[in-house]
Amino acid sequence: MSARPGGARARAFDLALTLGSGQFFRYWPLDGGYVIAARGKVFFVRQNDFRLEFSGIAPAALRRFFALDDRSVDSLAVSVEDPKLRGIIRRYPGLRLLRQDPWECLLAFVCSTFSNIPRIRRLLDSICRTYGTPVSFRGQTWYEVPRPGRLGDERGLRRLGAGFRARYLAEAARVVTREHLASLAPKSYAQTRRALLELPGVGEKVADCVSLFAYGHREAFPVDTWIRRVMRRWYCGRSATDREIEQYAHDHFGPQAGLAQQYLYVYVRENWRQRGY
DNA sequence: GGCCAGGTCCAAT
DNA sequence: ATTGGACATGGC
Repeated sequence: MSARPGGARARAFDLALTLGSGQFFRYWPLDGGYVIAARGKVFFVRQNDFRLEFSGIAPAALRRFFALDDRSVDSLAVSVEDPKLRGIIRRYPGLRLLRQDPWECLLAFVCSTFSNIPRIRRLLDSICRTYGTPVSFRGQTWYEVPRPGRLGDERGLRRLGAGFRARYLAEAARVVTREHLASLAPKSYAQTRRALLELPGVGEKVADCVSLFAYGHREAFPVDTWIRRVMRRWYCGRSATDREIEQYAHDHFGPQAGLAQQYLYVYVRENWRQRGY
């Protein structure tokens, strides 16, 4: 494996903020940067001001994963008049939506259901350590995300602490291939969402997360407990249903609703946190 | 110890 | 089409 160091410029990109924004879990701080396991690779990225140093990944793949050519932050700021959202965008410059591998993203967000971020990371790590391929990198051993066929059965997954998700994970891994998921890439948001909803353990929230974080469907607006909380308080009223929240997001945030969702998520997690994470 | 966690599924309206 | 409860486990 070649680990040739590279460099890239990334204006208005905040590596730490983006990695820590709850859309991705397989990263670890090291040497002032991060080791990242994604898109079937283990690689390193460090940000100094607007310069990105990296190794273990090709420049084109890096640009794709971090969506460095993406200008949608600007388009969101221009198109949304909402003063609260505009304020949040100003406060968190450099937040971006990643372009994750669909299978890796699906695995992560099936693990995420009815859980919390520290535990999601722990479960994913156990799964990858148990079923993934070990990789030596920067003097340590890391683990790639296992392909669907490499995942263990329900029993094995339950032993890793997956809980009721063990059955979802095992069955999803059985019915899905990376190729099948790749075949959804050219399809519309509606088609992709519908296909994802067929999978065990995938409801509307997870389907929207995968649509947004892997397939790049920016109109997807995942509604979790935090988004529900902030949308009800600020926009839709105490008793708003998820359907009403989605409708509001569609009408007011438009085709970039997903990025608006990510800003709102970061904001509420940092400002409404009741616990130490 | 009790409450909550980036929900989903299924049964009963 | 909507609603309520069960679900495994662990962090705080």
